[in-house]
Amino acid sequence: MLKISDFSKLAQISIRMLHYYDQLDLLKPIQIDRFTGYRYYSVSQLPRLNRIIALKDLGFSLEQVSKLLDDELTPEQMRGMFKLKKAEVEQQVELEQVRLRRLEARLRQIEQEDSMPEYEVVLKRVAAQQIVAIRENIPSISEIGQQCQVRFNELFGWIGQAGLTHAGPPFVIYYNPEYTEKNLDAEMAMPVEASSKVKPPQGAAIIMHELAGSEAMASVVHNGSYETINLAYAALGHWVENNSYQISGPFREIYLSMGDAQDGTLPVTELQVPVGKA
Amino acid sequence: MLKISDFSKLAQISIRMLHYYDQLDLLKPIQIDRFTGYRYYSVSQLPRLNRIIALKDLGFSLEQVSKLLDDELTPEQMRGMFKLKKAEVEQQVELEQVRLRRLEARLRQIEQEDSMPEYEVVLKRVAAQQIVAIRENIPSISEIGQQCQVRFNELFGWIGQAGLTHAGPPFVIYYNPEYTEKNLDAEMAMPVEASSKVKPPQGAAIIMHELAGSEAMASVVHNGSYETINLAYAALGHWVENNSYQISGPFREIYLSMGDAQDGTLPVTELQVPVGKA
DNA sequence: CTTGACTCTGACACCGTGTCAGACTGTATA
DNA sequence: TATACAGTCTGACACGGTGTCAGAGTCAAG
Repeated sequence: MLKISDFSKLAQISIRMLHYYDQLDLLKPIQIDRFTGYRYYSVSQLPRLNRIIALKDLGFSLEQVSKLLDDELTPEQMRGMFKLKKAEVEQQVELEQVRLRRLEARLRQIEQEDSMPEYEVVLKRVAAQQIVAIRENIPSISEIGQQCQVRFNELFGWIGQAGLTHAGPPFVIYYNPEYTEKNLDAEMAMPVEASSKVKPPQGAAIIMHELAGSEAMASVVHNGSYETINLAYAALGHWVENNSYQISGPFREIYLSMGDAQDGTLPVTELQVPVGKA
Repeated sequence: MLKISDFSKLAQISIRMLHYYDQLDLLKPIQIDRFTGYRYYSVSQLPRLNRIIALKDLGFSLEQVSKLLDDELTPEQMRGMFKLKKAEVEQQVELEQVRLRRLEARLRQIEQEDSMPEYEVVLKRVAAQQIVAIRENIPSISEIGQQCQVRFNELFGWIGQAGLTHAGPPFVIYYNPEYTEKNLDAEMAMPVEASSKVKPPQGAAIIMHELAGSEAMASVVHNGSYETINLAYAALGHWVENNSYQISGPFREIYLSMGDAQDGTLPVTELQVPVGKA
């Protein structure tokens, strides 16, 4: 028969937790003074308490510990719980290791530049979307701006005519497998409501189709003139490399905002590229 | 200018979190409708939000993220925070890996025995303690019981005489480096209040000294007759091996309770052995 | 004007643990 | 025996990041 403080010292656990375990019916004192409410424990309860602590340290929640100590549990179920927990912990380890690698990459970058990097690359999922688009060859990179304006206007006009509603900012997909300044294979696209009944487009140039999504898309936002978009591309490239990914599809340039000369807001562009584990 | 739902979709973060970041002054909407309280965001806020998300994913708390985004932060401080976080994550990884190994060991054990193992081994810290003791050679293991009774009585008697207060259950330390049944080098000890002024013991046999603590002590509780204590030793040995530790000091047998023939309670004995990483 | 989709605020919940306040209780010393 | 101090009780709040709900108000399309 031990007072709670003695028992707590013996088992190296706080009195608070003994109260809590009592409350959860995990470990009840062998005796409670009827008048004072004082709890009394026995050394013979140590094995159970140690088991509780051990299971808890293994990563089980107290509720799970409670189940595991329940006599009703078949060995089969017990194995199941352990296997499940093992899988969880494995996943956790992996997650932390990825985090550690990213942290290290970031730290190297900080040491070089002596400040927070300019661009923030994030990994996101992108859902499949219905688009109307024009895909064509553009002879030179310098014509992109013009061509986009023209084509987006066309697309926008047609969307209106066809009674479709647009569902997001316009973007371009560059299908060239490598960087090039000539003969760009570009698809200028405009998302439309997925629910829109598929109406075959009229003109030869305009096509409408579903663009597949991607589970892992590296994304970076460029806030400023299009002239300096190459910085964003560079940041994206470095990130992919430094984080051991691999480019697994065409780049997208999403024109989130065109900017406004009036109120002096700059354009905002998002770059996306699907990636996979290297 | 985006409504909160659009911004939330763009950044792949819940509206709840945008509210929360607003509240924490991490990311305020560029505009809030004075009458309705509706929040409006701009795509140009995406970079900041992405940075918030990225830092959060790196394991920083929102408060730390807030500091990191604060312009007042010197590059020096920033590096410091990253290094610290890196150390934390490294430690976390290690902890999870240890947990994983223990989980695997436990799973193997379950698959063999098809039930929860009998003994629960836990790792604990043990503080240094002042003891009065008799160390002597005991010819045969069969005499241990007798000898302990005699010696503990002597010790207890002397403690009373000397005006000391005893501070825990009696125990024996076995100094033999290997298991043996003959010529046991045993120290029978009784903890006393550390604060007791050191009084030199009278008889030749009784000594009083401080017993060093241990940062890592593997411990197991045996609930039952002393006859079967070897099962507990075996469990302790297997645990040490299966968890890649190494025995780094002498075993202790702590007599938590002697049991009582009257009310039929069994003795409770704790085994401890200091361990280090193998 | 109605309807349905958005948005707002404020609250509660999760979980394991520390801590605090205020009331009792147990023990030891003056 | 009176008093002081140490131990214990209960109940509450806090942490942090996020989900969810209720109830009230708002927006946009028909």
